Amino acid sequence: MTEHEVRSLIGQVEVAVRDAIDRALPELAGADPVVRRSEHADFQSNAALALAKRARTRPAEVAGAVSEALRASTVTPVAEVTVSGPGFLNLTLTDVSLWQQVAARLASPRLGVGSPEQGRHTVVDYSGPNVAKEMHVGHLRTTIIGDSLVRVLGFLGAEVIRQNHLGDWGTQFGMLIQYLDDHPDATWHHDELTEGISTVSALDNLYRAARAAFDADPAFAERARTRVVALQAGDEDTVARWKEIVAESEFAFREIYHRLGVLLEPEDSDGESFYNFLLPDVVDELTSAGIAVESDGALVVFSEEVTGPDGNPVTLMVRKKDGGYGYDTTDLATIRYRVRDLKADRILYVVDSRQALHFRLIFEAARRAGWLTDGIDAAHVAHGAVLGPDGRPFKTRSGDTVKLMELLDHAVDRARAAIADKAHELTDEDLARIAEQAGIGAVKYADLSTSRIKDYVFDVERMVSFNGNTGVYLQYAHTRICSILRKAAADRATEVDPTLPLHPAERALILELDAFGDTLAEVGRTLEPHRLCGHLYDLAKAFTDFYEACPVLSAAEPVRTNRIALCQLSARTLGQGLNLLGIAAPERM
RNA sequence: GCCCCCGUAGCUCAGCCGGAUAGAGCAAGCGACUUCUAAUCGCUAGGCCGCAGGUUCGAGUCCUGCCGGGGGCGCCA
Repeated sequence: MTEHEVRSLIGQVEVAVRDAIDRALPELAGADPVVRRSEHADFQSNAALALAKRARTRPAEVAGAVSEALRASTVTPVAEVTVSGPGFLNLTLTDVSLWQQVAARLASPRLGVGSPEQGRHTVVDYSGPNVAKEMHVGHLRTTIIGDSLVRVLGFLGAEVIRQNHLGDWGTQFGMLIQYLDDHPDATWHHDELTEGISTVSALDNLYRAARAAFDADPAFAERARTRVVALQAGDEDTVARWKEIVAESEFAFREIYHRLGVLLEPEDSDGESFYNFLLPDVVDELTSAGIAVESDGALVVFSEEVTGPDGNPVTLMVRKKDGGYGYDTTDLATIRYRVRDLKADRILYVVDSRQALHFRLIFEAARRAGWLTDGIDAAHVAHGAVLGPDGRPFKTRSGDTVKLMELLDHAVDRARAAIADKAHELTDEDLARIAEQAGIGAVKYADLSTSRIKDYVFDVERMVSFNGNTGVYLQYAHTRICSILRKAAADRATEVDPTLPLHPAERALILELDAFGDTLAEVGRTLEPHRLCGHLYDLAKAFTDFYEACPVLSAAEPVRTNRIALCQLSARTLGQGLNLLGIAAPERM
């Protein structure tokens, strides 16, 4: 238990049942109490069914003995124990214990959530856009999932180090720089562009033009190659121009991150160029350890675990025949740097699932090199693709990649249309702000609420339909609570009277509220934000049921005060949960 | 050839460490605004959980084998 932590009810019940098992069946002491939420009571324990065989008796008998021991204990929150079915223990808690949870969580600055990640140095590698290229739909998932994990792990006490592995190095820059030199009249700086054109889209256009020239004009291609050599040799003018391009791109990335509510800042960027100067040393280390070996003129690492189609080991390309380095080498350098210099004990790569084999090989090599040790958890946090309505990778009608900014604009447009329909005397300014929050939230929630490993179909209309398991449903639930609290003018701390009887809708709501911290811990463990989405959706539904069944403002005291406390805790929990997903929680919609 | 991921309602998806009658939303039908925001709620209808074995008191969940879909396997990143 860490500071401010409030042990969840299910945790308390686990302790109670475990204790009861210890006393009723000493020979089975320490057994898993198998406590779960239940449709038939607040919680149920399924331990008796599993334990019966070990105790060489019938499940009902075990259940009976455990329930007796449970009833004999006076310090548990359990009010009622019944045995049902083949040996399920149905457990109902005292109303007092539920109200006490509300009071305790309300009194905690962090809602009683523990810090199970405390002391961990966790690197999260995510987003990774390419300099001079527009961010597109392919960057959506890594950026959003990665950012949510950063937020959750940070809230759970981890020291999180964000790493944006920019694609800021490579032969393409020779091409681009040469093209800019050949066309000094090209406009691409953010302060000289006309409204509606971003730096990256300007650079993106120039890049396409440069590519076309490279393919069509051998003389240009030759000059571009010379430029690559100049860049790598550190030629002053070329490097200056390169830095200028990177800075302009970072300016544009910052705009999109800001709009998305993503925490990444320029100082989180350690791109390919950052690792470039480390590569020879990484290669030396792997070579002298005998891990990297020569093959067909190149330097490779043969896997000891995976074979390819020809039956030979799969390889990492450490140094190409021409002496150049690819991204295998760069990723070997990242893992060494993150262990040695960033002191990471957990390294998360939030990257498309198609890179699964690549990371398996990287981790294998890093273990053999002694960089990754048993105490360090390196994981490929794989995610699926975003698909179009046809079930193929999401493209525009003309077959181009979908630009992220345009995708967001479209979602916000749809959100604005829906809000304008129902708006309650909103100013234009409020409408614009809320449409932005709802539209962006809808896109992010749709991405986060599905299992990250699976592909999903991008369907704006469903995302902003504002019904069902959507971001806006959660935002709306939050605004309704805020509205009550505004009218109650309940800004000071509320004293909960724990002796009041619970309405069923209050009971269901409190059980959900109480599970928030355990859900977060689960997200920290599984790295699956959709579990938080599911929980918040259940919470919002439980609140809506409460909202329908239990009047707050018109209730007589002392019920009114307790219900206001429930509203306060609901608003804070929902608000915190949305914040950890990186989604705004407006007070009015 | 080998490896990885996926397969649950017409559609889009949940289903936690194996637990009681598999859940939401959309779409379809019916109903509820004098009420703290109806962007909501209630009801109806909809299922060989890809198939077949196995483990288990108990399998959508674990294991094996198939079938179907997607992805990956040396000088691109």
